[in-house]
Amino acid sequence: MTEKDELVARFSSEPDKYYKVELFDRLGFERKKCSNCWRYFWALVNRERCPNCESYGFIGKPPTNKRLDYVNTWKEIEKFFTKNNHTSIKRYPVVCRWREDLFFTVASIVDFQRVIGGKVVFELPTNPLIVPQMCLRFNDIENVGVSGKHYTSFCMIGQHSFANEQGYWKDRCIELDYGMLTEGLGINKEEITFVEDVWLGYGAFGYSLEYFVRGLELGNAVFTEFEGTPKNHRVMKEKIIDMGAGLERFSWITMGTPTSYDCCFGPIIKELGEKIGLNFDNEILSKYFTIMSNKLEEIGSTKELKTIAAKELKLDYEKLEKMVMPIEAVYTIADHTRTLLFAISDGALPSNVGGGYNLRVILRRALATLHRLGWNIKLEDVADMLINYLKTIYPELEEHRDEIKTILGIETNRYHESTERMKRIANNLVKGKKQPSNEELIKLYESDGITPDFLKEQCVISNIPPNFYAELAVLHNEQALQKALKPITGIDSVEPTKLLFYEDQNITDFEAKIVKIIGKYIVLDKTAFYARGGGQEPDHGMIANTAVNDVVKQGNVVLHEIMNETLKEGSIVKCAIDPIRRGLIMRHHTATHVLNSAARNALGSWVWQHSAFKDYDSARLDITHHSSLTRDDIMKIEKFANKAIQENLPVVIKTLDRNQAEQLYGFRIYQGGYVPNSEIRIVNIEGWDIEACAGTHVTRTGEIGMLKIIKAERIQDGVVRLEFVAGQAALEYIQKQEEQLNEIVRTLGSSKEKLIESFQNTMKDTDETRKKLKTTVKKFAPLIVNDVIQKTKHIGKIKLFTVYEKELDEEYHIVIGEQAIDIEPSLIYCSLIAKEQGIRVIVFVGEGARNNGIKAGVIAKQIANTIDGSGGGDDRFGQGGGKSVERIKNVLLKIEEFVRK
RNA sequence: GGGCUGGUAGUUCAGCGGUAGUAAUACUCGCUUCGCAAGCGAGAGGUCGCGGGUUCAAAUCCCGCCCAGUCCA
Repeated sequence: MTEKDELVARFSSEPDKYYKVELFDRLGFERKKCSNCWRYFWALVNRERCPNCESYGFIGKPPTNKRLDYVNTWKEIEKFFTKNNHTSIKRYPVVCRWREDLFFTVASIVDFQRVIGGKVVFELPTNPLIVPQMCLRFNDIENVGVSGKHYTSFCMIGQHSFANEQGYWKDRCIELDYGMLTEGLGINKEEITFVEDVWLGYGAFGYSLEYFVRGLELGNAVFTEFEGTPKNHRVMKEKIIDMGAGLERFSWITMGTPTSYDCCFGPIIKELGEKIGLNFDNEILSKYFTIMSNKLEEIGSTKELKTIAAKELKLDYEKLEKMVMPIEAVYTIADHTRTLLFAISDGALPSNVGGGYNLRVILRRALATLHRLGWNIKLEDVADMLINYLKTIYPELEEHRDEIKTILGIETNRYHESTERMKRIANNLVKGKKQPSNEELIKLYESDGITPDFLKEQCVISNIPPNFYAELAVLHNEQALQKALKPITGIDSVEPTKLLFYEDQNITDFEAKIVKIIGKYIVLDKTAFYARGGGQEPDHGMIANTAVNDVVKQGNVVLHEIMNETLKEGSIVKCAIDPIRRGLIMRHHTATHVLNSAARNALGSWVWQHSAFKDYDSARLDITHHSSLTRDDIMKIEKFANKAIQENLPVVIKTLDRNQAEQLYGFRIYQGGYVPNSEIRIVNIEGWDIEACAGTHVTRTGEIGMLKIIKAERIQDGVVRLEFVAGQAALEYIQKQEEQLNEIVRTLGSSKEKLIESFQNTMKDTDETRKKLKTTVKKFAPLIVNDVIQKTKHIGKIKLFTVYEKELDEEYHIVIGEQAIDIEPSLIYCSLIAKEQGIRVIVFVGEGARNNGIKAGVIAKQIANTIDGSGGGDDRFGQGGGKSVERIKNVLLKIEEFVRK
């Protein structure tokens, strides 16, 4: 039994305590056990089986008296709950910036979960509430468009309430959900079944009632009562209702269309169909998708189910597949585009790292589908249609319309470039005519993204190796171990250090009591030293005449690292931080905030802080951005940042309740990542930038003085690193640059005004001179060769030319030597060329001489050896070199000797 | 976050210690043609991504950096 099954059994053994709600008694819902599975369920009418063991009964004959499309379904639900005292709140971002364990928001309850000190905490901005929470899930991607009900993004209707005076617990919850189904959607009460279940969430769990209508699970009302794990838990202080229901399913049940896609994308499916020339009102297709929707749970595999469907419809499998594929494609494209819409709108970018990878995968899946079917449709256009439809629920999509389309455009281009590259590589493989080995296939996939399927399509390979993907999975099983920092022990009982800089940033000198000394670390009862954290480097300074070189924080305790160990616990000491260092770091920190907003304004709303680092002499800010920065981008960012500095904006810091801060300023405040406190410190550069931040800051932007970006590099796909300097550091940087420039000007003997011109001239001159030399040598080669032949020494039939060269290089001698042996086949051409370090040897042997058994390579080697070097080559041409310049005379004599032999 | 791959003529690539490739394509000129498409002939085109190191010698081997691509979590 799984942990979950065990828990269901436990709760089900006490139904009165856990599952029986007031409504069941009042209306006469009876508890039954499914004749097919072991589950218990509650219903008004006599049923043998639980709805999980039933197939759908609503397609073509919806059980509701209302027909509601996606948007109108939400409006109806919203109306019902607001009438019943709930506040309808705006959805939270799909990019889950408040939970480090999640890339994306996967359920509505995630909105209200915060992890503080390793414990999950539930917080509701108002109580009770409902939220149309867009959620992203990528685990069922294969079924999207095929199964009739799977999505990569869906809207979870979240109904949440604390069980307190304003809110309610399970009786009221089920009463409301029952009301929503009967009153809101007009479903007959006899149609509704509740199934006993449990839900194990992150750090908390509870029993739940899943509600079904005609076999379709509509929602799950979880009564989160316990925190911890099933083995080790306690009752929560504040129990919370976590009811999540799929809006897509609600709409579907009111419409009874063959798939939920048909009603949930509003007019988009039809519009797309018209563009392509597809007819969706086809009886066979309706029947087919009804089968798919109905039986997937039962059968499990879509392929198997398709075979069954083909049989039932009395159609050839291939023919059916061909008929169905374009329809599936339209559904898939609508789904994938919708997901991208929300993700990009919330600041995520498709890339090859992090959650961005999922986004790139679905984007390329959509593009590949369009390409495979030869449809001339742009994702930007699909996005437009979807935004037009969804903007009544989600007006923020309209706000980001242009940016979404920009990103889709860029990524579409990347995809096309990428596929072209893949084709080129495939073509080269075809030319090579050798079948790539298994290893080569894996390499192709991992480093170029070329799948065996693609290679088969391109006729590079005839079949895909059977265990290809399994072998790949094995390769990736090795998990990298995370290195955890060794914690400092012995501070568990120490009280949190009082942080003076939060009371008054200007405190530099203070007195404090030494609370504890652990090795080289000193703990004070209070401190003005800022410990390393949030990317900000620590303060340096003095504690009782000893230098503090590092300050770290563990939990709420600040540890000062010192060299001197004569200090005593319990004594009062005078402390002082280095105000100059503090000032420099502070400027860099505020400058980081200024720069972050400058980059966002200059580039686009997808820009977020990825990470940051602030030291006294420089700082860096990594931002999320889709491309490398151009010179113009950088200058624009600098201009914006310096404008904010020149405007001397006030920097206002205040501490707010987190919920209040989130509601007031939105999730943009989490630029530096999630803050695990119930109160957060908001740093507001008025009219420019608002972030949650624990660092030290200047009071007005003017104090930064100036900001200069010194480097911008793309450190990974989707992340650009900006290195910059501010204040004094900026001035020093610019002065240093100028010095270098002056040095160049001096070397060129030019002036600053004419620097570029004279540099270009110098470059051009070098280029031309090089070319001139080449042509000159070529032109005069016959004359020179003639001279060479004149100066040869006759040794029998053979002519020997030797030269020790100090002025010209080996390139010259290669040209001359080559021509010389062509004209005079009995020639041996030997040149020793003096280089800066050592000597180079070039030897050519003419055909006649070669016939006498003389080999250029051997001569070259011989010569080189005598000057402590080595060399080689073939019979005609040899080269080598050595270092011992002083043996040169010796060598020249030896050549003759050697040739004579 | 953890890997992998590539950077050589305008482009696509070959070469992988010993003079940069009669490479493909595009380009220039000539020939054939009324013209186009095409063909034939000739020519031009290169700081082998940047910086170090090893070596007599590095596009080639090693290290660092830059740029691009790609897989996995």
